[in-house]
Amino acid sequence: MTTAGEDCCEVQCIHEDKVKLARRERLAEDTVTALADIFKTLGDATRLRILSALMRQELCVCDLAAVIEMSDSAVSHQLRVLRSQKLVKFRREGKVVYYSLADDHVRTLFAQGLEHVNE
Amino acid sequence: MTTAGEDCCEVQCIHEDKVKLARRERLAEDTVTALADIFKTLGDATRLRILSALMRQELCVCDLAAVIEMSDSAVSHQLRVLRSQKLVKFRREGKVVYYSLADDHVRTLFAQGLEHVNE
DNA sequence: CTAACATATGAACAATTATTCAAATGTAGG
DNA sequence: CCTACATTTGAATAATTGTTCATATGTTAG
Repeated sequence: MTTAGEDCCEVQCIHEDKVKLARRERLAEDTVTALADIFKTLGDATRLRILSALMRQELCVCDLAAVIEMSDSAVSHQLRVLRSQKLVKFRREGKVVYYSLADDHVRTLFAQGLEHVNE
Repeated sequence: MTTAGEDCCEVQCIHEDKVKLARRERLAEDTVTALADIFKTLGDATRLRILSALMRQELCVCDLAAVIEMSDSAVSHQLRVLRSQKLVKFRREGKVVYYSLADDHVRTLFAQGLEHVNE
């Protein structure tokens, strides 16, 4: 019956040795947060549809909106989130802004996720 | 100025050809949802801490709670989410339930995420 | 400068979700 | 059977988040 915040003195650990080992290997707070943010960003159907559409070619906001059948505004909002996590990059050409995948990690993560799903 | 729900007739697509191509390659609705669910599950600091602790060894609920310094209840709730996405598996030994990573996809996804973070 | 258009942004609302607390399982030992 | 303990569950609250609508940038053409 452990309660949050308690330290090891009062805790009824079943396996103190294992716990100590695991504690020593904990990830830094920042790392965990950053990692969670990446996955959180990938954890939305709209954003995945956007990324999926960008797999083959770069697309502008208007095109993306047409492909996934959502408003330009909604797409733009989500692109901002994707940008903030460096999952997409963009280039401007006149009035038009073209988005594309930021790097190959995105492809790999996407592919790995699909593999997990298809079993 | 596209609005949600419109079909291609009224939409002002900049590049009709690209849009048609991208539309043909869209993922199935179910696939996108399943993929989003996996990433959503990975997109939480508490759950990542749990998975990280399970990287080296199996641990029971009580131990996990001690490692990540949260209540047994909170951990149990999150383990249920991880189980529902088949990211962890468990075995019972008397009163104690031991959790471990479900398969190597979890490790790979985790590692890929870390790589993206560490740049 | 003005009009037209692509994109971005802000505020608001609805929906989802994580944690807590209390209580319920289920298991082992006396 | 009763107690102790590990884990699970349910309800409630608080916080986060996606979409919409209206409006604001910023760029190009006339």
